Amino acid sequence: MKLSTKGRYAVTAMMDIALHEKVGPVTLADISQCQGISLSYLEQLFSKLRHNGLVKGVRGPGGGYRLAKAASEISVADIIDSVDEKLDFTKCAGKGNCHHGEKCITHKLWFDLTCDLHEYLSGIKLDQYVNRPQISELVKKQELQYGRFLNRRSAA
Amino acid sequence: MKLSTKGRYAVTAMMDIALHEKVGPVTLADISQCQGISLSYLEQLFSKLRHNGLVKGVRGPGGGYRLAKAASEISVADIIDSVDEKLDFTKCAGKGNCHHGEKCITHKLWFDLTCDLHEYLSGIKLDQYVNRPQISELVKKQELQYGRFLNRRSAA
DNA sequence: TAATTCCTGACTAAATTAGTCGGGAATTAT
DNA sequence: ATAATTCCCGACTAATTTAGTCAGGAATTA
Repeated sequence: MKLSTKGRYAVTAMMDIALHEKVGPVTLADISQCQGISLSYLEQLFSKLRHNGLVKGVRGPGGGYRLAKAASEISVADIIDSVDEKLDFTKCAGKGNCHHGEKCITHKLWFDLTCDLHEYLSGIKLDQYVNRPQISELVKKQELQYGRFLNRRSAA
Repeated sequence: MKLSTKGRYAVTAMMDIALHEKVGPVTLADISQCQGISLSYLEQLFSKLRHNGLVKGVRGPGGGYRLAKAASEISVADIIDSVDEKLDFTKCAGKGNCHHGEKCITHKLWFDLTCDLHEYLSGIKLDQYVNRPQISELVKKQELQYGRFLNRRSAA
């Protein structure tokens, strides 16, 4: 597994969308500007998130991305899996043929680690962090700072 | 954080040394051949492991590397920290200034994750995996396979 | 019809990982 | 002493991955 800024970007963007679920779809342009992530790079990541059934794209003016399921059903593991390919520490993809057809001396260690971490990250859902009291203040500041959603059609 | 083959190499090599602690120092040449890791690359990794106080080098014929402390006191976190630089998911190295001086909306998530994972990996010590009954058979096979330690001076 | 936004693929640049090379220094065995 | 062995060190290269760019097309709304 790898957990680089790629995974962080993806989780951050997903969180951003989850935080504005009630307002409507969030555009990648907004996320790009607000979070300081290249738009085209975001598009690549969202292509994967979309194909993995985590977000839905809405085209046209007023469009953007929204979550494809409830924030309580999207885990950090889902997101990282989607963009970082896989969350596996073993050399053999769990098959146990890592050392000339047999298990290498560290197979069990990586296998256990993979299971435990996956279970752990699967347990962290977006809504746990979205529904924190401390976060709404941060979000408001950011919106003012970037003038987000000023020309939204009706909602909010 | 990153967990690539680099960290896996390091942990595998450390495990190899731990498994042969009673026999004596293990040479990097042996590890290289047996585990299929480039010798020079191993030297780079062991330079870091040595500077982090995890192994001690013994020069000259019959030399090699041995653990600098008991296998029960060396955790997977120690090893990965040593070669992979750091095990930190936050963008801001924990400082909380990730979004224009303030905490970004995902700060807490990464911070919590870093703490939990570090705690988890710190809890896994080398000896837990060294002292497994299943492993001794694997080790014997590998030694036969590669003719390891055939011309050791006295020990064993 | 024009603006907006997602959507796609191919390309480039930067960073990291993995591996190579050449040489040295300490130790042991002869 | 000398030679063999092994750690030790730094600079270099190659491969892979990450991050970002670019150009265009498709769906939707105003």
